[in-house]
Amino acid sequence: MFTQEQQIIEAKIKEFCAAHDIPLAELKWQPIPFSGEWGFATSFFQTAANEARAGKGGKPVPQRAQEMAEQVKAQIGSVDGISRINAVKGYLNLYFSTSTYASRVVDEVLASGFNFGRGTKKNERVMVEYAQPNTHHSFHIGHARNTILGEVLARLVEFAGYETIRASYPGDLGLGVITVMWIYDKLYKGQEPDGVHERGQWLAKLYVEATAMLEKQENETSEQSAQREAYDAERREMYRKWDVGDEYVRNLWRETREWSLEELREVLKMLNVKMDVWFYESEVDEPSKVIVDELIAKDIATDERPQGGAVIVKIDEKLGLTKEKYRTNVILRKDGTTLYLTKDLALARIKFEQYHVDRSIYVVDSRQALHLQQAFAILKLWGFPQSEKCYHLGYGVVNLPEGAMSARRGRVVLFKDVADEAVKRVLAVESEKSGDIPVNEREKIAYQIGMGALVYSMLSMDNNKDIIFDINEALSFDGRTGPYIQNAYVRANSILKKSGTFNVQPSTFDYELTKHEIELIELISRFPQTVEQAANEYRPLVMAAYAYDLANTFHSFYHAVNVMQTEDEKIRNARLQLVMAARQTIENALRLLDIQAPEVM
RNA sequence: GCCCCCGUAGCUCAACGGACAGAGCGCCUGCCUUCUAAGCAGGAUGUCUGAGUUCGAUUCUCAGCGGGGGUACCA
Repeated sequence: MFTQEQQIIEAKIKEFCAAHDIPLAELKWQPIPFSGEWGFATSFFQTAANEARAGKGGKPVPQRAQEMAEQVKAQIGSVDGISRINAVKGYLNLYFSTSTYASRVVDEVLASGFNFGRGTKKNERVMVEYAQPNTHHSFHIGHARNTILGEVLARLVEFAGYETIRASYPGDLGLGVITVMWIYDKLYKGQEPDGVHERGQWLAKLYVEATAMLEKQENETSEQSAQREAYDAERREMYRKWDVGDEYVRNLWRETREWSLEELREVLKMLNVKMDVWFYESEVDEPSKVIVDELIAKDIATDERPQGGAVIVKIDEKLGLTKEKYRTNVILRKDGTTLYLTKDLALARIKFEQYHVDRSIYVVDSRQALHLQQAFAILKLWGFPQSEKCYHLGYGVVNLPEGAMSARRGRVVLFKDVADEAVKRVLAVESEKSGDIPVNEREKIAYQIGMGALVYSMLSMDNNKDIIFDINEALSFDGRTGPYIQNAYVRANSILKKSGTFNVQPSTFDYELTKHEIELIELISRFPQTVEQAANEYRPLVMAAYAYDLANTFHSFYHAVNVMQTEDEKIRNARLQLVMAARQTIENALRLLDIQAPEVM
């Protein structure tokens, strides 16, 4: 927000250095890192080091840097909007004239409103792929981490100015799917429960049971072995029939698959996610077979089927790498069936050719890092320039205290259960803490707060960290949590409700601002660059951390400065506008984090 | 074997190569007749080890120790 002033100062520094033959290093600006101080700063260490390297000077670098800072300070003199300049410890600190900048920040926020912080429109189309659960299972807390990360990334990228397409890619085929269909058809046909979530979860239970029936047991009798093998033969037969398009099996598949997809759509609605595109694994299976031939024809893939092998891509060799990096990968099994990689290649082509995406972000478990690197490398060999702009946003797994989650064994924590528990816990707190919420609103607000806690707990940690899921931590409402930020919004809202109408003409902050006001305005002014940083670095955490800092600063301000009891009407008016700006910024930050901002709590 | 990620306070996590390494939880002390106490103010502890690069390293490089993951016909 202050590039103009920065440029003026930069020009003066450059002028000074040129005149004194000083080898100026690139100027890097940062906010003054002291609380209650508002302005920007740069240092001269690098420049002093450059000079020393060139054989000039002879003074210790820190000392010389300080000398330069002092000289530059003298050179700059006074600048509009800068109240004072300090040279300290090799740093040049430029302090803002608070009243000038306060108005500028607050007025901009109030003028932009919902759009405050939005980046300029970029001429680039980005697709974010996330929410890739398997059908015939149920949506667990690990899927929730994926979906929340993906959605927030999409919101950030979109708000930063990119045209953004959200894509989901459910896995709707494979042995796991067939296994559920097999047991359903054999033992449970027509017994499915009614509710959307209940039915989805029921399928996951069938999977556990089927797995147990089909898994080799310890010390099993010959009868048991024979039984198990007979079951497995049935399952294999069903898979075969699915493959050849047998009508009965396909219908069974469509019906059960739809139950899972209904549940998934319901969950996405709960998370406020609106997908633009749905890709299904089953839809890229056939196209991916075609690709194999194309890759063989282009001499990217090697066909070892005549020797009884598979179709492979020797990625390192084709890229001319001498050191092992991407290794070699199978893209078609010797039985002619495709793999995950094959389908990913087909999907990438659809993204590039049909959706014309310039950049493709994959939000996928970090265990698949090598896998995706291989896919990107093959896309490069294949000649897609977009392969350079494929990015894997990996994230750590969500484990349980007792170990990894396992759909096979039914050892999972379901998202829906956590969401229900969240509402229950908030309702319990609500009845003691917030008496003024209308009864018919309570459940809705409890949901907003409960989900705020859950979502924030997933975002407040860098994505490469594994999580051991602890429901008490995930649904904590105190301290560095979603509800803490929501509460700041609610409090701002509360002040504004009490104030009634007031003058929202251009603000005037021509009084001595308190430390709390300055800090709050400074933080608000950083929002746009935080959006940019979080989007550029693909890091929801950056926005999550900012939102907490902003809320924290607001809470402190709230306690230290009583807005409604401010006697001077002009000052009160300015403060009310500041509160409006803070509320707007918190609201925008929460929105990017996929957390709702309740009016009361 | 090779590759990737991680190692920071009692616990869970932050920190564009820069000015005193920050939060939350837990523990202790205050603050609700003033805009909502899901809050505020205050209090104690810390960079795995060893070299190197640099004016300056939690951050970059190398080695070691410890943990997790991946390593062509699973997804």
